[in-house]
Amino acid sequence: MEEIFNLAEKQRLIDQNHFEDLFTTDIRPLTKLFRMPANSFIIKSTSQPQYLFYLIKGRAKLYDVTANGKTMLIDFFTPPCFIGEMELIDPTGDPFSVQAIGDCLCLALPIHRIQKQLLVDPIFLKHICLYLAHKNTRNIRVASKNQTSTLSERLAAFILMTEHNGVYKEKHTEVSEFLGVSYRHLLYVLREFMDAGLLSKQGHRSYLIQDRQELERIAEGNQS
Amino acid sequence: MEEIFNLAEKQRLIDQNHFEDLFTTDIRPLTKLFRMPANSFIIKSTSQPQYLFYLIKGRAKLYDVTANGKTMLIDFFTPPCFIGEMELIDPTGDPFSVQAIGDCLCLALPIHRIQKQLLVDPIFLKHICLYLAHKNTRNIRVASKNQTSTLSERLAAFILMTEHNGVYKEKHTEVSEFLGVSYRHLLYVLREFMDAGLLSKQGHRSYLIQDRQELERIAEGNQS
DNA sequence: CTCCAACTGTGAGATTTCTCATACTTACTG
DNA sequence: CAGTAAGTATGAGAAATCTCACAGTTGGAG
Repeated sequence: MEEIFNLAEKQRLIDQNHFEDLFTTDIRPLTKLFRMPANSFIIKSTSQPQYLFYLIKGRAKLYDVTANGKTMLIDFFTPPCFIGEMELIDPTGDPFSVQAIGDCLCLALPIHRIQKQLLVDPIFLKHICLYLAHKNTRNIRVASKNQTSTLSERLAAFILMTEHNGVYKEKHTEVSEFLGVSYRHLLYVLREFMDAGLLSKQGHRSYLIQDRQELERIAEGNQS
Repeated sequence: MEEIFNLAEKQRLIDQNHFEDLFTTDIRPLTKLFRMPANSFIIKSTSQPQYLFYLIKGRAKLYDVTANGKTMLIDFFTPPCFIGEMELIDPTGDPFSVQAIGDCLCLALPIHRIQKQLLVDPIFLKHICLYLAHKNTRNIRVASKNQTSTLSERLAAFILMTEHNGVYKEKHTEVSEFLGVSYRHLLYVLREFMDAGLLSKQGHRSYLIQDRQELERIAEGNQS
């Protein structure tokens, strides 16, 4: 994680992402700009973060590490969004881990300097409430879908969600973690889709969608 | 759902639960007191709630109804806690269903009257943020435990969580819904616990814990 | 007191998912 | 360019979980 001291660039990014609109007071003087290299940790579950981040470029992923050491991919972050707001609001809880997927850019506010002020800022708090409520809704929907449906349904939905121009090319290792199934089983179902003519392999690690309509039907839960 | 017009009683409950402390302004004049009979719906997923509720007595459960009609028990509410705060903050989203388990008492504020005011009340917003953050953390932990561990682990943990004086007597139907497994499978694992000498049946629908230490070990993930 | 809906309980067979073992390929590091 | 870690790929057998079918029990509602 490396700070970028280009003031003009920082100001441009603040404006472009309407960062100021999230606060009552002027936070520009305290705002820093960071670049996180791919795969680096923005927040480590082992220590309280020093900053409240606002992701403006790149993707990141949220992990939970369960008591028995198993790691579990919980969610993806897509800009623009806060990172570390839970830790700001409740510094007593254990933080989660957030890892950059590709290179990321973040605006950042030093927690120790602005915590008191932000916790009484109604505009900021309202944004955080909305953000948390949405996140919560998403989590609940995803969790209940995970429990009530089989991998075929979830995978079909996931493929449709992440595909670009009819091409699906996510990393199997990440996907199996995210969908909470073993790598083996993911491959098995992917093979089923290919046998059923829904997908075809294209080159080494990308798949071509052959029957979008059927994929959609499966994702809806109308298992053939 | 039936309003209770006993002013003295209402005031007593407001004081006892420190309801006023959650707001900057005096909300007593607008506060109503409701009694919900067991099994009635406090919030129905089909229509926006009219009130922001604060549960002060009784237990309630949160359901999600998935697109394909499957129903899924997400969480339990224990007093004191807000109900309907997500719908207050984001009236555009689909509401969830909340059903009273036993008879419940709720303080309630009419949303159409206080929404604007509450959304700029820093004290209220801060409480909601904290509440949402905690809820979120809980949901994530539960969801990731659900995915990474087998029913034995989750059931062992659930038994220890809900037991009183060494006796476990939750309804199997509710539990299987909550843990997201079929009724059949729950019974199957329960039988395994009995065969392994961890539980014994006591009367018609209650179980006696025989080996708490082993249950704890299993709950931690140290599957024998 | 009777009846009915909801809950408890069990068997059998099918489906989903996991673990482990084993190769091959790719991408990066020195 | 060799070496290595990570990702891809597949088989086989086991474990977890589901569906369906069927019966007995219980706790109210009338």
